[in-house]
Amino acid sequence: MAAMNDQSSKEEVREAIGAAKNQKGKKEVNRGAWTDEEDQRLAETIEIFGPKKWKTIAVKAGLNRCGKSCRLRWMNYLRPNIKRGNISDQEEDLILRLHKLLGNRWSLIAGRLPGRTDNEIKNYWNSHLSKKVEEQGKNRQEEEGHHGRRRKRRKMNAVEVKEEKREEEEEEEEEEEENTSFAGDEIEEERIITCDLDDFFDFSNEDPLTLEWISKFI
DNA sequence: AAAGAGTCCAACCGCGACCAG
DNA sequence: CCTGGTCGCGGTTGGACTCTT
Repeated sequence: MAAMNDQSSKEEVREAIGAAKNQKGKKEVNRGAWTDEEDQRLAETIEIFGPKKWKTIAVKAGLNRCGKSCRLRWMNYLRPNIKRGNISDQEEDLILRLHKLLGNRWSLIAGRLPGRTDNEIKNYWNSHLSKKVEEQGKNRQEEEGHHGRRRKRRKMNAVEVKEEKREEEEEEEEEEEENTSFAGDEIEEERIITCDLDDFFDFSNEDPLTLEWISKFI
C-alpha cells in the first residue's frame, strides 16, 4: 500500500523523535511513535492472546509500553480490515447524521462505519465536518424563513414512512450488529451504507418514535 | 525560496465504568 | 459494600505536512 509507505517514512522520523524523548524521560515506558518492530510484536502477541488483557499483552510482547498504548495502537492502526483515509460522501453523510443523533460519541458512530476507528472519525469531524456543520447551520438559519412551510409538509410524510421503516430496521439492526463489529465484509458494508439512510436518519422530525429508536440504538 | 499559517492525525491524558477479590 | 486494577471513551496535544503569501 502506498499510504503505508508514506506512513512508514513518517514513522521513522517520529521514531527518532520518540527515542530522543525517551532518553530524557524519567519513566522507562516507551512513548511516542510506534516502530515497525513494536507493531509486529504487538500483532503477534495479540494473535496468541487475543485483543484483551492489554497489560498482559504489553508484558508478553516485551514492549516497553503501557497496556493502554497497546490497545490504542491495535484499535486505531493494527486491527485487521481497517480503512484509512478517503472517507466517502456516503460515509461523511452518515457521520453527520449519526453525530446529530448521538453527539460526540465517536465509538458508537465508528461502530456504524465498518473499518473506521473512533479516532479517525473524531479527527475527521474536528478537521472537516465541524466547520461544514457550522456553515450549514448558518445557511439553514437564513433559509428557515423561506422554506418553513415546505419542510412541514415533508415532515408529515416522514412520520408515515417512519412507522414502516422502523419495523424493517429493527430486524436489520440485529444483522448489522454482527457485520459492523468486524468490518471485514466490503459488500455487506456497502449495503449498510447505501440503505435508505435519508429516511432512516431523517431528523427533521423529532417525534417520540425517533426518540424511542434512539434509546434502542444506544 | 523562505517563512508563517493552517490542517491533519497519531498518540497521550484524564476520567468514569466495570469487575474481581 | 469497599478497594484497587483494568479498560474504554472523549478531549487534547504536538509535530509533520501542506498551503499561502
